[in-house]
Amino acid sequence: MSRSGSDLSAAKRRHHAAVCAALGDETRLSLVTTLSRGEPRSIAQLTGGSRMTRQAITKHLRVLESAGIVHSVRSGRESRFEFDPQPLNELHEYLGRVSAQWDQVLSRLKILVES
Amino acid sequence: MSRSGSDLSAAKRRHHAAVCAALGDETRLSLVTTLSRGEPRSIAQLTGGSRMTRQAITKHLRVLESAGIVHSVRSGRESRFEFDPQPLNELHEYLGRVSAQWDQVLSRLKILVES
DNA sequence: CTAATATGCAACTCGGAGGTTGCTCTTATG
DNA sequence: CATAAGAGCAACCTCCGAGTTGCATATTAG
Repeated sequence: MSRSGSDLSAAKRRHHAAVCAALGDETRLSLVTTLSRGEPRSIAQLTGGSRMTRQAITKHLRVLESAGIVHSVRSGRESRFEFDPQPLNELHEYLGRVSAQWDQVLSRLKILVES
Repeated sequence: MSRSGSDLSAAKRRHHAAVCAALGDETRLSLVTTLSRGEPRSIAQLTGGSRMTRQAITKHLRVLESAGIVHSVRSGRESRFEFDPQPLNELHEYLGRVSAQWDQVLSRLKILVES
């Protein structure tokens, strides 16, 4: 066992940071919410309603795909992007753990003050 | 594709994207987990155990502070940083909503398939 | 077949994020 | 007081992210 527990945490932290970084852009977050709300959509469809170029949207979609938040399926001459809930669920769970930890800190502090 | 009420959503989305962007860095996420686990710490304390310069850590802390994830209190010659749970709770709730939305999509799809 | 649609690929610009170094200021500490 | 510790400020550098333009490719429509 050359790996200690902190290495594992560091790996997870790196992963969560990557997912957060992918969500840390308004355009991408907008794409995610759109895709999480319905059926898979093509790049052209996702570009419509945005003032940006199709290439810009494509780049953002590739970033989301690299983070595992989304995946693309080529269908004829268009590639459909579909939402993938796994990474967001993991991040959701992680944030829940952080909140729980902080609540513990607060309760310990409260006990200290009351004693 | 301008939906009604999209301005409100857009503002919230911008906020969530900002919080995510602040968390989208391994160093900052590490700082957040450290601060969410215990008492306020000074910059020098937070720099210890990192291979980075104090100024680098300072910059990261300021980014977290701008996102409202953390706040600093000057105490003597050192400034203590303390965790602030609000933004992470909001993000947690937001991710929960996205997941719920996606589950609805899946259930609708299931009904379609079964009929 | 031909044209229009949908996408991919590559090069380019531009600004800002991440990080460092050097100096100054303030505050404990001896 | 003298000195060390903690922090702020500013300049600087490097590199990557975001966005664009231009062209090439594949697929559907007429």
